Amino acid sequence: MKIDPDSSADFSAQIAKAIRDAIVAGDLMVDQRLPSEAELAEQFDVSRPTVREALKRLAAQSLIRTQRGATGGAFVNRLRFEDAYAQAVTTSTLLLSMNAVSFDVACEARYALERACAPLSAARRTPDHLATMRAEITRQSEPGLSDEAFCASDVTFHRALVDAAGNPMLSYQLAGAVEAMQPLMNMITFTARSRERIVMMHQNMVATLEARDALGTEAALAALESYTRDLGHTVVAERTNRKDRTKEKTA
Amino acid sequence: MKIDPDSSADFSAQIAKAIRDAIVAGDLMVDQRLPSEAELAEQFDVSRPTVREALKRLAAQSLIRTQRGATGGAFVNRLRFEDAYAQAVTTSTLLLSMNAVSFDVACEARYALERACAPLSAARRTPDHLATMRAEITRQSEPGLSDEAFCASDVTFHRALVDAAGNPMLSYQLAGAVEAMQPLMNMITFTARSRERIVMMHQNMVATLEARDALGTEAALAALESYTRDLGHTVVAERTNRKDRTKEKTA
DNA sequence: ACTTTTTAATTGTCTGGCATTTTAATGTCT
DNA sequence: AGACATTAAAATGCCAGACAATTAAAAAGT
Repeated sequence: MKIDPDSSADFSAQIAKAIRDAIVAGDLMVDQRLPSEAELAEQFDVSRPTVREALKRLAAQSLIRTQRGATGGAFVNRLRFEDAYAQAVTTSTLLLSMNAVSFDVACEARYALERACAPLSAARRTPDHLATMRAEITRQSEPGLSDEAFCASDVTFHRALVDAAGNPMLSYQLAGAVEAMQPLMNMITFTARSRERIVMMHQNMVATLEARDALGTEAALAALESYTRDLGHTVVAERTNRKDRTKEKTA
Repeated sequence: MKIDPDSSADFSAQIAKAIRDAIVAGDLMVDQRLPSEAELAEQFDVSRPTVREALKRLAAQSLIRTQRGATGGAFVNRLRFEDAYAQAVTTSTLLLSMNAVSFDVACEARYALERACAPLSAARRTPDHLATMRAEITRQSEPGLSDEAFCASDVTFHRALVDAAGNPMLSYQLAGAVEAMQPLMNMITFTARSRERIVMMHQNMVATLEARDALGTEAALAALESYTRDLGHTVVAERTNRKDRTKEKTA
């Protein structure tokens, strides 16, 4: 592993890339200890702070972990689904908020993904999954529930639906998308939505899952998507009207 | 923004989290300049190297970029789909290689996701998408093509299928999964697979897309999944046989 | 008015050091 | 011999101060 002193990139970025490539290529195995910071500094012919910056970059991606003490050091981290999941949620959230992704586009992507696991969920759902979903439905029916709590319960419900597919890779890909987009959508629509109607749709989903009726689950998701999009349009239209009225006043 | 000196977490991790939270919450806008490293060091009451480690963590997630010079500094980065996409591919690749995800699980997830965009792709594909896919099919039919090139062309083909859905958020979510899993699957199956048969399936997909036949596209994808899984099982079975024979010899 | 030079601000890097944490070795007492 | 306390060593975490490199703006010169 070498770095190029003439490259325009920072040393720390180059060193991080070299180590990352070694991990991805399998040259560094899980739980294997990297050389100490002092040794890495000597190997790459840079100072210790520079090596540390490189290691922090890798730590930010959960590729390594560090331990202090005599037998401490930096170790290749076994990337867990939860770690990757947390990063995916942050990334998706920022992608949505920074790229002017329209409500329709986000909504479409979210439900397209969720429908993808409906057949698997219908086939493999366990009583546990159904129980989780029913518990969340009960919660969502409580009259005094705050909007935040309703939103959180909504996420848990859909997460259970995704997990029912019994495929961790699919859960990772989908849950990131769902969790990132759900709050955004709830934020937009919670002023106008009818909790009663959403709860009914959720109940319908659980019923179709229990009956292992994949098409029914897909239909229920499609209905929820349709309702959510209508809500979104209503909210957007109202905001536009408000703006227009404000303009008229100032004009 | 404050950090807790008694926390078990590193200062640099705490500072990175504080800034990251500010970005996610929208307190720091895109292209906004952060205070200089020296100012941040004073604000958080730590040294400059510690601040730098925090900034490198954020840079590793493409949340900020840095510029040198008089008007330089750290700026909130507009997270682009491509940046997020590259990270997703790395993460997915490591998740697959580090978590003993079975061939079946990976295969199932990949095709479930890809089928999710079939209806949208059928509805919105443009002549451009069809042309890209046909060009890749032509390439895949070349007799002297290396396995690596065939694999790369396969990725491009499926990427076009995903992009045809015309939803960047969906493309981001799917393309990461497809690109991470395709090479893995090709690696496993390329010894046994029939390029001719795969090309035929690809042609079928293009035809159904051109006809805007969503169900047909889904069926073609299901057929490809089925074939891929059979291949996977064959390869795994052969490997097991080889191992058994080796055991018999040594015994 | 245009070009060149200087200056200031900022990140990138290095040196050297101290503090803290953790394990292993050593010593001491029962 | 075994249990416990002490010490030593290794490693990361953190800091202070400095210099180099880069860049844009300000100043100076033509």
